[in-house]
Amino acid sequence: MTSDSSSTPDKKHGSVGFSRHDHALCVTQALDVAEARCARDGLRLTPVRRKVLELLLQEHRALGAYAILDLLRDAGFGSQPPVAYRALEFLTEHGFVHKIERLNAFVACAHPGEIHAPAFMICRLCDAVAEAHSTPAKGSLGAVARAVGFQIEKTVVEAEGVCPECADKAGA
Amino acid sequence: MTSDSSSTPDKKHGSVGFSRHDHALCVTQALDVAEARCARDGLRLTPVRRKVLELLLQEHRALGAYAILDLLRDAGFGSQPPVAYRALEFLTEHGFVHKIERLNAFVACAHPGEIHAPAFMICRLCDAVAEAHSTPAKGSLGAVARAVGFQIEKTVVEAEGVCPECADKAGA
DNA sequence: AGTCTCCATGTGATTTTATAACATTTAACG
DNA sequence: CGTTAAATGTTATAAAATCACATGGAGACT
Repeated sequence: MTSDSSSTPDKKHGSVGFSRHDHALCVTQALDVAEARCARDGLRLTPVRRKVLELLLQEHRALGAYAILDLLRDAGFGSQPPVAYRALEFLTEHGFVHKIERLNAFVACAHPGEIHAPAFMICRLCDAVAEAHSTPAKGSLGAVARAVGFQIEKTVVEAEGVCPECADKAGA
Repeated sequence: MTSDSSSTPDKKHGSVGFSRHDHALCVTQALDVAEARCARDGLRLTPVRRKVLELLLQEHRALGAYAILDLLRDAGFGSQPPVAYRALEFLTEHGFVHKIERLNAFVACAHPGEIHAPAFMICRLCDAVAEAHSTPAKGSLGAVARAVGFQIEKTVVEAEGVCPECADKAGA
C-alpha cells in the first residue's frame, strides 16, 4: 500500500519535463535508484522519506511543503510541518529532491545519482517544472566570480516562462 | 531628515560588490538616476518608495521585508507589512530593486537603467550580495529551452558561496 | 473653487511557509 | 540485552506574505 492512487485520480501528466513518457516506470526506476544509492552510502530511506520522494515523482511537478504534508496525512503519516520538512531536508541534502526557490516548492530530481548543478524551467501557467543541467562556473557569472575571488559553492538557476504545451494552448 | 544614521551607527561596509568605493556618492547617484527615470516614465517615486530604495542603497546588502519595515517605522512611516511589500513591489517591478529568492530578501539594483538579467553572488558568511550580469539564454540552459520550446521570460541566477573578504578572514 | 477619479497609503486580520523545543520511538552496535 | 544515536511525533511559535477595507492626496475636468 505504498502507492495511494487517491491523490492522483486519473489526471494526466502530459508534460513531464515537457515531454511524454511512461511515468509509472519512471517513478519505479527513480525509487530503485534512490534505494540503491541509500543502501550503498549507508543512508536511511525511511518510510516517510520514501513516501515523500514517491509523491514528488508521481506528481512530477513542484509541490509546496504543505501540499506534501496533506498527502502524507492521507497516507497515514504524521501531519505536522516538521514531518514534511525533515523528509524534504534529507532528500534535498542528498540530491534526490531539489527546492525551487522561486516557488517555495520542491521537485524530484530528474538526474538522481549524477553530480550536477541543476537548472529549472518553470511554466508560470501550469506550474510544470523541467530540470536541465547548468554550467554556472563556465558562463559570465563564473568569470566574474573568479575575477573578484568569490568561491561558488552552490547555484540556483531558475527560468520562468511558458512551456511548449501552454504556449500551444494559448496560441491556438 | 531623510537619512537616519541610527540604523548604520558607524558600521563599515567594506565590501560592496566585494570592492570598496565612495558609498555616499554611490547612494546619491543611484537615487538621482531613479528620480530621473521616474520623471521620464511617469512613475511616482513617492516618499515611502524613495525611502525603501535609499535604505537598500545605504545598507548595500540583502534586507528582508521585515527588516526594511523596521527601518521604515524608525523613519516615521507606516509599520504594517503591506507598506514595505508595496514599495518593494513597485521597486522590483521597475528594476530599481531585485529580490534574492534564496534569502527572501531584497537588494538595490547595481545597474539601474540598464536592461539586464541579473545574477547574484551571495556570501553565506556575511550575507554580502554582489550583482553581476548573466546571459541565461546563451548557456546550456538557453540551448535546452530552445530545443524543447520553452519561452524564457525571466531568470533567477544566484550563486551562494564565500566572498573574498570572508575567505581571507577564515583562511588567515 | 468643487468634485470625481485614480492611485497610494494606513491598518487590522489572516494565510502561508518554516523552525524551535521537547518527548517518544525506532534502529544500530556493542 | 543495554546503551547510544537517529528518526519521528507533537505542541508551539516564528517568519514571510497577502487580503480586505478604510483613508488620504494628487490630477483632470467642469
